[in-house]
Amino acid sequence: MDLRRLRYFVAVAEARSLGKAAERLRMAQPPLSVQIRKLEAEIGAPLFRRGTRGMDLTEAGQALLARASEALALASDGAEAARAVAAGTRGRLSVGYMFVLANAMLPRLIPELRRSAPGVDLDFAELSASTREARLLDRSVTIALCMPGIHHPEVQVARIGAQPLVLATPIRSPLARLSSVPMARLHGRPLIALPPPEQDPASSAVAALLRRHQIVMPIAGRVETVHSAMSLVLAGEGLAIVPACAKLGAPQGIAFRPLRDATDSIDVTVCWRRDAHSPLIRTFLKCAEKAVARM
Amino acid sequence: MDLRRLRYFVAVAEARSLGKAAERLRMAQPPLSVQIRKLEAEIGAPLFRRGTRGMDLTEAGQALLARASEALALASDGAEAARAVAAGTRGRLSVGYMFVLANAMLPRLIPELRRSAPGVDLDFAELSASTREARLLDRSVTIALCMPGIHHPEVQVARIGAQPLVLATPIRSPLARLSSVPMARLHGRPLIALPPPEQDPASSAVAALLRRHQIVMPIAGRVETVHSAMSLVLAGEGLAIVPACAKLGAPQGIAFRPLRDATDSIDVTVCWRRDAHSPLIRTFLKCAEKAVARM
DNA sequence: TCAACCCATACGTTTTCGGTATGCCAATGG
DNA sequence: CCATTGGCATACCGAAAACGTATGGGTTGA
Repeated sequence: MDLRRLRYFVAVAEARSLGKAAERLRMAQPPLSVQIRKLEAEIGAPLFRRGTRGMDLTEAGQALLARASEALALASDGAEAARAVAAGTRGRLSVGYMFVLANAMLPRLIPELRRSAPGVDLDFAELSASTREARLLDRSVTIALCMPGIHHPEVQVARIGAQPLVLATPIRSPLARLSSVPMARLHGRPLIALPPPEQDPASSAVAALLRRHQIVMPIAGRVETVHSAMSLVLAGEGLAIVPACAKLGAPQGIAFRPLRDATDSIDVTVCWRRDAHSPLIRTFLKCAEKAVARM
Repeated sequence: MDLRRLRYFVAVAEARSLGKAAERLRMAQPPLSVQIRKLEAEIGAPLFRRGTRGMDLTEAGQALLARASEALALASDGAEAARAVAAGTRGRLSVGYMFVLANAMLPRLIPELRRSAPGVDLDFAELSASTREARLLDRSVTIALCMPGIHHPEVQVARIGAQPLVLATPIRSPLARLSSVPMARLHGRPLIALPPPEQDPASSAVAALLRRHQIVMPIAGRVETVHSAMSLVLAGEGLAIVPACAKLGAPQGIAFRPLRDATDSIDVTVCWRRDAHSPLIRTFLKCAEKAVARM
């Protein structure tokens, strides 16, 4: 059963004539006649009644016609779909992001994506650092938005920007009076920390910063997300050192101040499985870069 | 876009290996490799990721796979359906019958048809003689069950049996006392008649019978169906001359008596358009003959 | 009766397909 | 470290299928 034969068959059925169909198919009439007869031989029954005024479908032909045109449509639709997926204009993209980035990035990123890849099903999920890694590896998310990234041989990391580390302090604290806070002023003050580096690599940037300036801050609490850290800072439990984008969406009553003498920043990255590299990821990267540039 | 290529594609996608798929397709591996590459060239994008351990679908390949296997299924289903229709084991059969035949034939005919052609959609409609002819010609019914038939160049008529003409009389009439009624006894008595011959050829058989025996019966009423005639006979409006099968389903209070010296009968026929002759009609004919034989 | 129309058949040419032989690459194992 | 193995790709050849041209036969309508 050849798709070309079916195409010929449908053309003849619609034209109700070999000659007309041959013209539409840009071929001569005799080979078309032969192909139709071969199809009939394959089916084992006549599909047309040959009259003196053309060809007319038999009941068997009508039964075939319905399926054949559907099959043709499916085949060309399949080709089109494959092309669209390959071009990155169709498909599904499941993104795991971290909460801090949500307010700063998503309002820019999502419209950008819808414009660049209109046929793509988008699926965003806020996930913790360890969950992002696990879901990326088991392929239940295609892309992870991270700070600073996922270390794994199967995972590719692309840096799309960086966020300076800033101090989050209650607005009534004396530190909030300063336009920027010298590192020395942090010594001995309680710190609200994220999970240790092996669980969340973001905290290693903070640890490195403190170590370099020989500042010791006792851990006053560990939280999963920057958002939770904000709550504890607001409650006066301690200070937090967070990426600047945490400003957006932070509760009232918290001040963010740059750290004087410290230009440390933390990378914003897009991570994906190396073996799932697709044009769609390219598209995503471009959109994400644009979104970060305006943060 | 060739169906063979799609078949190969699906096989490779399922086997996740050219070699395995080639074995299942009973062909050598190199030509299969060539066909897959040609398909990829046609689509314009790679459908597989070639690894050291076999072939893995890309996203584009997955998009194609779903449609391709559907298209394959549709094509082979279409061929199967066409074969079934040609063999008369599938299709639709719309039958227009006359009311008198319903009680005698349908209880035999329908089960017989369901047994002989299980995949066929049956559609029965009780239609008057003129409607049967019109619906047959405009193809809204496939078959008409008639007594005695439809005269038309496009219509083919097959006689499947005959019904003797009998007299229908009120059971309290003196005629009902006789085991058979001499024709002469009908002279001058009122007759409940069907529409004239140009509208319903059944009545011409009755007219011929009377003419041959030089019997004159005044028309006491004209009705569309034998069933209606029975009502008028019961009401004492007159007598009717009807096919013997009218006995079944006739109301109580009517006696049916053979006509002595008259062996006239009326043909039971199956009628269909010549250009719609199909194996299904053959099947129908066989079933109808069986059903009539047992009437 | 002739012309026009439409489908079928015949035959030669070209395209495409499948098989065999072989090459390349990576992973594996001694 | 080299050899072997497994898997896909390439090259070439013979076979099959499809297409085009030429032509035949039947029916319709002027």
